[in-house]
Amino acid sequence: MNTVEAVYATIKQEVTHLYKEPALLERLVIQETKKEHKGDITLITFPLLKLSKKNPVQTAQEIGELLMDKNKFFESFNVVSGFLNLVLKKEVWMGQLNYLNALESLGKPNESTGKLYMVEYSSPNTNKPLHLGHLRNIFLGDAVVSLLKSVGHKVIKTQIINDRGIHICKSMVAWLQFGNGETPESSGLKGDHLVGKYYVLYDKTFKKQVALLISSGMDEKEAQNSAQILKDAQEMLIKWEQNNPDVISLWKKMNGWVYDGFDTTYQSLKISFDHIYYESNTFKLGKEVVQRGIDKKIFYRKEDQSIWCDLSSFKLDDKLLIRSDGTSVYMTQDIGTAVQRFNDYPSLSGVVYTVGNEQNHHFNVLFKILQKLDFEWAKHCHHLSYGMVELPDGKMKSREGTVVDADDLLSSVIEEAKKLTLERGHLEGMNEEEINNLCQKIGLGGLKYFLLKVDPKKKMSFNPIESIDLNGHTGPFIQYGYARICSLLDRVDDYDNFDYENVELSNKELEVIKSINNFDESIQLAANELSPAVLANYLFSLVKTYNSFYQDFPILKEPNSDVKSFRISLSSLTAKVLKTGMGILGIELPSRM
RNA sequence: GGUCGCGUAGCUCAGCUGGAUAGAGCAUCUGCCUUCUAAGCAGACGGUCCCAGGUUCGAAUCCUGGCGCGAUCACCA
Repeated sequence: MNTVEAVYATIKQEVTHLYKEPALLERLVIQETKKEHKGDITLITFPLLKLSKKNPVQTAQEIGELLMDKNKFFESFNVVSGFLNLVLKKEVWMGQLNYLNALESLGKPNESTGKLYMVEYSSPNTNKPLHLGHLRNIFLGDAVVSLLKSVGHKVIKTQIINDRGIHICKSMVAWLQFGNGETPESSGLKGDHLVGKYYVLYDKTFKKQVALLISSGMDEKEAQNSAQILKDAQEMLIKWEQNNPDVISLWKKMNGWVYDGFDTTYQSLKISFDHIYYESNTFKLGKEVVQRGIDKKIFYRKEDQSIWCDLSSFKLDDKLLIRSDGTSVYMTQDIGTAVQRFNDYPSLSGVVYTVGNEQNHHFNVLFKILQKLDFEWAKHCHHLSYGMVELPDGKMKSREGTVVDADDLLSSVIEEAKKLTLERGHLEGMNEEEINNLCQKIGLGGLKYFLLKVDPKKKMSFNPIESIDLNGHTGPFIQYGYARICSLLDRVDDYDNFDYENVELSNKELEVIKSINNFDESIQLAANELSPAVLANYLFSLVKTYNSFYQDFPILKEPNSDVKSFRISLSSLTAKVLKTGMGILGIELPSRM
């Protein structure tokens, strides 16, 4: 138990004892003192009034006096209305620093909880390249993986590749009709971009055909259902499910192109997966599970042979599971995938699906269907829902060409980082490769931080100019703070030995210690809420606090060696916290920039 | 229409299970580089926490009802 925790425990014990009410041990509210008041921690006395039978001020006074009498933690106390502000002795904070410094690893120590989780993220369709929305998904999922690991769980990183269905048939049909055998090699395009090009071409052709039909007198709905190219695609899907060799071989070829393209992007994002699922492999299991559901009378069949699940007990509409032509739908595949996962890893404590909030309803329905099927693990499935990324002038729409491509965005961000870094001119002595390496860290780090700092469940607005701005509440601000500490630490040698008892603390120093003290709590909270934003905001405010302390930090010519080594020690601890925290967010910290 | 989510400074966002005078960044303005990195620091300006009720010592936070925005309710994925 560290020193500050000991203080909290003492207060709770004393107050509990004073009012002879054991329940207080859990219920007492102690918080950090607001900075406009004198004190370090504050006990709120309002909830105690019924027990003390005194007014708020008297109650606070009574407890304050008791605490001063009974032990050695407190320097003084003051009472403001019902708030008891306690000033801790400097030794408490020094002890806290000492304790934190002695820890081998910051963040939660690596004791295993013995629990195994699976986190699904990225999960692209194989008909178009990754875009900005995928980046939010990917960074979020990757950070949640690290968060779960950092509190001691084991985690399997996974993605489900949407490699089948009508959408991929659309690209294939367009490629057959207009492609002239074009390949990534012959066109010089990245595989995913090439396939994406034909998806767009399909859409254009489809619209043209619909417009033609409408102008020949057909009504809109009907025209949309009878465009030839759509019929071609639907026909191809049926052939695909029948294992038609020509269709399968084309499908394999074009998917291969896409995978190569994705791999390149993943590499530049520095992410990887442990286990990849393909819907083409799980949809059959899904159909089997649905069949079993029919046998057990959990589902029902309509006259046209389509299969449905009755969800009226959950106040939801019935859900289609198998089309009348016998092909499966998205839901069928997801049922199969879920079952497959728990077959593969029976010990899973939970699965986290990182998927956009436009699919909230889908996952709600999925989990309910799994419940109806009596899988007890169904309640351990969690949808990590995140909001859409919008551009300053509105939503991204692929049809209107306002999609921000992931590859383009990444390279433009790195380019911009390079421009700004060179302008600053602090990089003398670095060679070309080192500079590229650094700018890659800054660009990617800035982008990650920008997308992670917002609460996942909220939609966010992506401002391309702000994302590459390295000022303010940004990743590079934190990276820069870390680089300054490193450069400072480079210039000193011994900072381990100083007399913890005899160092005078300034307010700024105290604030840094207080901030660092909350590190574990932030990680725990972020992991519980599956929200890297909590951690990101913590790290930003730590750097802000540290910067202000660093500003008047005449370390190299400090006459008092205890003060000097204390400050170095505090800096070193701050660096450790930043490295751990940013590491969890997946953001690299250059030691020089 | 039903369901779910959101609404905090000009803009982008924090605000944890209810706590003191609601906080940051950007933008605007004012100071600060001869010592370790000024991608920085200090300060000013900026608020009907969407509205109305309720719960209580206390509400941006919880509840109810409105208003606004968004998502979704497909034999699309």
